[in-house]
Amino acid sequence: MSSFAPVPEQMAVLERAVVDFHVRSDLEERLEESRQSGKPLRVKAGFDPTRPDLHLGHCVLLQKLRAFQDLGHTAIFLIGDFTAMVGDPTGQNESRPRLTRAEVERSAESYLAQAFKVLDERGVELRRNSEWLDRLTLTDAVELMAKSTVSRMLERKDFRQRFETERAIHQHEFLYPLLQAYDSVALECDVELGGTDQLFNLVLGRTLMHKYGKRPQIVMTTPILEGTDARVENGEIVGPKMSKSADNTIGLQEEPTAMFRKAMQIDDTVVFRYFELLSRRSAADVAALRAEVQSLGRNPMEIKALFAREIVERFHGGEAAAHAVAEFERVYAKDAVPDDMPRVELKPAGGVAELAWVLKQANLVASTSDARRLVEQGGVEVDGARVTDPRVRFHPGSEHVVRVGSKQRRFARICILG
RNA sequence: GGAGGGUUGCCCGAGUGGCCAAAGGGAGCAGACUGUAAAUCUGCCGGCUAUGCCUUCGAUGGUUCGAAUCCAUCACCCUCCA
Repeated sequence: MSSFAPVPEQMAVLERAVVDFHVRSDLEERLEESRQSGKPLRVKAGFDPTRPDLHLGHCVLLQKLRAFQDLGHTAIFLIGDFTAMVGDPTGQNESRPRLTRAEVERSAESYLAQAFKVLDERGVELRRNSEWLDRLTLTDAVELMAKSTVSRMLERKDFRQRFETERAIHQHEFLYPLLQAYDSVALECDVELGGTDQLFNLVLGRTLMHKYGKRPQIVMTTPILEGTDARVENGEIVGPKMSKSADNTIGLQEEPTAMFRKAMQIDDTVVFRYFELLSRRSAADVAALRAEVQSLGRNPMEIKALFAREIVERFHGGEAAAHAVAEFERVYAKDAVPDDMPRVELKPAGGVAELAWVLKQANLVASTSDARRLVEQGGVEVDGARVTDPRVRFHPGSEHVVRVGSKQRRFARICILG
């Protein structure tokens, strides 16, 4: 039963937006074996539920997992509910705060719904590493730790740097890579996917599997997506990776209009990186688009719009995407008022409603002081006209459309009750 | 266990008795410009229905007319020695 595509075909799909295989020939060999035996490969990707939202950065990896699914293999979506409590030290220059089980649980729930926007829910093997890690005894842990060395750990750049600059490395942090590697032992994975920054942890999985008498997994690393604030300097993309803490994400469950807007605000050049890692267009297609901008002088804005639309469509459907495009046109290009804005009813004490106070009440600004500043700097419009006095008053019974800022452009319809 | 160094606003970092809501930089925000992006210039960047008031410099208590600055205790972090 050869329901699997020929290996070269499978490889062609799997190679896209992948940095490296360890080891490529092993993967080909194993794909061939699975083709012969009709047994799908077990492909694992782990996610620590440390924050409640997944974003496009996670999507790069999820897509790859999905690609395996589409080729007929088994995707293992591993929720690192135990390891999240340990805290992945990867790329950190200081110890991470460890999370409580309750915090982890909360995030884990919302992860699933989001991940299934990319994965095919039917074929997914959903696992949590607390299943086996909770049961490890101290004896097991000692045995596990005996299988690696401190010098090996210090090969890792982040650990080495911390060691050399005399910053703290807590003992449990050494445990993290071991536990992640142990997941692979427990799950008997054929392949593990991870971002390039995970290389050490992933490869340690190979080592550990070998020591536990299992067949070492193949490791595949995917590129790390830069955040929406990334820029290009001297032809290089610079900027932190997409992460919630850097506040430079496009979340998978964000509103269509917000998603579209954020995509449009990506740097002109950086958007090609997004295309390469996230678009369903072929590599040739993307290259052609790039050429159009570079040599034919096509407005990069149009290219960005293509990307923005594709993404919104994927997560919200065609209709929502069309609406998001139209709204963006109206609100940004034509400077109109959006058709869906929150309506806020206020009843001021003593009937006096000053603008700054109103903005605060309507949640359009962080504080009244913030409101005053924005107004004084000309960042606020009432009914289409700029107002620069934060103390102007609204009369009871009146209704106004208020706009704050230009980049984010927050709107609200304000009703002053009498 | 012994010795030393540290904890300042979103981050980095100056400040050793009043002129400190606290220099400087970064990030961020607003305006001009524009294409939505970038670059540039300008301004802002604790809170408060606000010409005033309130809360901030790890925590608590004290000295003083007056404390981020001095003293005491506590907490946390780092280093060296063992």
